[in-house]
Amino acid sequence: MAHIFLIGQLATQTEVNIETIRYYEKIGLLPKAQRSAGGNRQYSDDDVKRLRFIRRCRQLDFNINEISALLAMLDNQQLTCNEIYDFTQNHLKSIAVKISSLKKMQKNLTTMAKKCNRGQSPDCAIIDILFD
Amino acid sequence: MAHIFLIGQLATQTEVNIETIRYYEKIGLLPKAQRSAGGNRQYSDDDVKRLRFIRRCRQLDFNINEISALLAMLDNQQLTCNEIYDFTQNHLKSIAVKISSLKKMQKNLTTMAKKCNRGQSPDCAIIDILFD
DNA sequence: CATACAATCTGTAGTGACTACAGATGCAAA
DNA sequence: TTTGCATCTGTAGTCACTACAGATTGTATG
Repeated sequence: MAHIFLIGQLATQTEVNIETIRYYEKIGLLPKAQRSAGGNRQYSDDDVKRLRFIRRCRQLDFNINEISALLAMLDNQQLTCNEIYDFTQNHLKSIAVKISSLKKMQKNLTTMAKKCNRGQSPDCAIIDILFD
Repeated sequence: MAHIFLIGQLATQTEVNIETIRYYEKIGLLPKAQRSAGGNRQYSDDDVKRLRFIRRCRQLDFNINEISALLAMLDNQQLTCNEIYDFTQNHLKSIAVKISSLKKMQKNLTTMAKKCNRGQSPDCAIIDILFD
C-alpha cells in the first residue's frame, strides 16, 4: 500500500518548496524521481523521509555538501555512530565560530550606539567612528 | 598635496581586495574612478576614507543596500544622529535574530549529540532523530 | 631605447542555496 | 468540453563577492 505523491504533496508533507525539490534533484541531492505517463514526478514514503532528513539538516545549518556526504554514507552503510558524532562536533564548532563573530559585531555596535546622543544634528558619533 | 593611489595601493590601504573595489564601482557603491591617460583607476584620500567606511560597515554585517543608503544620506547631509541611531538599533535586532537562531541549532545539536554513544555500530541516535 | 615583468584593464563565469518567472503541458472536476 | 489548477522545462535573478582569460599599461633595468 505505498502512497504515491506528486511534487506538490511532497512539498506540503516536508515543508520544502517545489522549486527547491526540483533543485535538489537537479544537483543530485535527491535521486531522479519516477515519472507518470505524462511526465509528472512521483514520490514514495521513502522520498518523504529522505527529504525531511535533508530539511532538518538544513535547519541545523549543515550545507548541501555535508548532507550529501551524510546521505551517501547512509546509503552505503559506511558510517559508524562515532563518525556521526565527530561530524556533529565539527559542525558545532563552526556554529560557535559564527555566533562569536556575530557577538563581536553586537558588542561593537552597542558600544558605538552608546556614544550616540540621538540628536537632530548631522554630527554623529557612530559615523565618526566608522570613518575614523 | 593630495596623494593619488592606484587600485592596488587602495586595496592595501583599505584591506579590500582589488576585484571587490572594481565590483563596488560597478554596482555604484563607489563612484566611477578618475582614470590615468592609459586608463588606470586613480584614487584620492577621500576614496580611501569612503572605502574604509564601507569595509567597516561590512564587518558589522550591514549589507550593500544599507551601506548604500547610509552613504547617500551622508552625501546629501540628509541625516540626523537620531536616524543613525535607529539604523544601528534595527541592525542590532537582526544580528540578535541570527544569534538566537544559531543558538537554537547549537542547543538542538548538542542535545542530539548527548544521546549518541560514540560506538562502532551503524545505529546512531543522531541519525534516528533526523529521520524521525 | 628595448625588453622584461608587474600591475592593471575588461568581460565573463562561478560560488551557494535557492527563488522567480515564462510558456508549455498534464490532469481532474463540472 | 472546457475550465482551471498543478506540474513541466529552462533560464535568469539573488547577494557579495571571487576567479579566471586575454589584453594593455606602466616601470625598472640593461
